[in-house]
Amino acid sequence: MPVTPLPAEFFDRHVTQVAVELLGKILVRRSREGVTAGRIVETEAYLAQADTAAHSAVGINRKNATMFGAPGHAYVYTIHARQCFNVVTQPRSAVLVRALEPLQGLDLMAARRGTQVLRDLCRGPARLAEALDIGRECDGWALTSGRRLWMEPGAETDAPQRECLVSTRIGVTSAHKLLLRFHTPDSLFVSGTKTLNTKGSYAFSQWQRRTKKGDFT
DNA sequence: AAAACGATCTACT
DNA sequence: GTAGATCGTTTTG
Repeated sequence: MPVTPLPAEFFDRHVTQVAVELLGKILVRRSREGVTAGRIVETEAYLAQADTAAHSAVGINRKNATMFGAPGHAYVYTIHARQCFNVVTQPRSAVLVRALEPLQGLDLMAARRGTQVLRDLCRGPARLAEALDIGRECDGWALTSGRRLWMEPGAETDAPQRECLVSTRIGVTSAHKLLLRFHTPDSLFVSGTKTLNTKGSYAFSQWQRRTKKGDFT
């Protein structure tokens, strides 16, 4: 099968649009050890404007410089001694990939994670980064070359896709009221509590109607 | 030099 | 549900 990564144009759109459309796409990592891949089931958007939780909000520095660059590049940061993977969309904005449904290279993921529990392999941003061996050295990589790290369209399905759900972001301490977390309904591989993912979430169409123009609360 | 701070995770009630 | 671990980076004295 030829590798057909999502092109740069896919990422060169508003960050919330990309965050939603990434649900169902496949994140693939090819390393010396082998190929690992999973279906994206949870994302968060970090805005270029009016979002104090975005790393770009403090201005450019050595760690966050990738966020100020071209769309379609990996932005990897360290927190609590762990790594988290984002993709840059329009400048100063990025999508944090928070959870995957593991699809390929399960044994390799399990070895890297130190657990056999399928649900624990990629549920949470630092967990999926560890499972796919995405480290700080991946920061700034272009995701469009299809060499070591890229995104692919999801498998075609006959079943009509249910719309995604929207909630507040997890773990952020500022701008915590913004509704910028998106997840696939009923997936076992989404992080967060059951309450947040059901009662605490809105239907996408409802959110879209509320979100007239730049108001993401 | 010490303390505080996270876009987190795990283990344990 | 929540306390504690974790560690690189930034802030404070």
